[in-house]
Amino acid sequence: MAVTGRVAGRGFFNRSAVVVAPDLLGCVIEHVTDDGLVAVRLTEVEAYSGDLDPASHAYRGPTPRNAVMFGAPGHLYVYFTYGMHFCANVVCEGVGVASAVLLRAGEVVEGAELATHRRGGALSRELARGPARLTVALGIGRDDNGLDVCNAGSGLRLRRVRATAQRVLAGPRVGVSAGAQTPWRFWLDGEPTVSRYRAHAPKRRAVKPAAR
DNA sequence: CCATAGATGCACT
DNA sequence: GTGCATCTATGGC
Repeated sequence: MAVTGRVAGRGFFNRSAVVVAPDLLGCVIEHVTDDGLVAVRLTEVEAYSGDLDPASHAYRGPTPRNAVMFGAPGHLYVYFTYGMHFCANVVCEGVGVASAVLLRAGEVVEGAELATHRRGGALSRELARGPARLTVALGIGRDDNGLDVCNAGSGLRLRRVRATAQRVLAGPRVGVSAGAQTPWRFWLDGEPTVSRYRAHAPKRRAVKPAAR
C-alpha cells in the first residue's frame, strides 16, 4: 500500500548536509519509471560537505562531474564509481555550496517485485543494502544525475515520515580514506538493512620485483 | 560471521 | 598512471 507523508520541499534540503542527513532517516524516497514505482525507506545515510571535507568529491573545487553538487538544493547527484556502480546523493544548501547526503541503504517498502527483478532476485533485506544496490533497486542511473527531487515531473520524490522511536546512531563514513575520522554516517539502530560497516581498505601496491 | 581478490570505467593528477 | 563514497564470489571459522 502507498506510503503516506508530506513530500519534502526545497527548504528541507536548503540546510547543511550534516543537519539534513539524520532527518532523512525513516523518510521514503520514491522513483517512478515506465516499469513502475519503487519506494525505499532510508535507514543509512552519509553527509559530505565540500569546503572542509577531504572526503567530498567537491573538496578540490568544481569539475564537470561534481557540478550538480554546487547547484541548487534538492537535486540528485549521481556518480559512477569502481567502473560499474552508481551512487546517489541529494544536494543540500544553496547554490555555490557543495554539500550533499549519500543515500547508503534502506528498506524497500513498495514495488518489491520490481526491485527484486532489478536486483537479480536478491533477498528482501539485501535489495537496497548498500549505496550501489539502492540505486539499482530504485532504477537510478547516469541519466538521473541532476534531477529535481522537489519537482513532481522528475519521477523522484521524498516523503517525510514521522520520526520513529528508533535511535539514530552516528559513526565514521564507509570506504573513505581522507576524513575517515569524521562521524558523518548516520543510521537507524537495529535495522537489518544497514550495510555492514567496512573501514577503508588501503590497497597495497603490487610488489615490484626487488631491485638488484 | 570475517577476510580477501577481482571486476571494471573514468575523473583527475 | 592512480585510485576510487562498491559489489560479488569464494573460502575459512
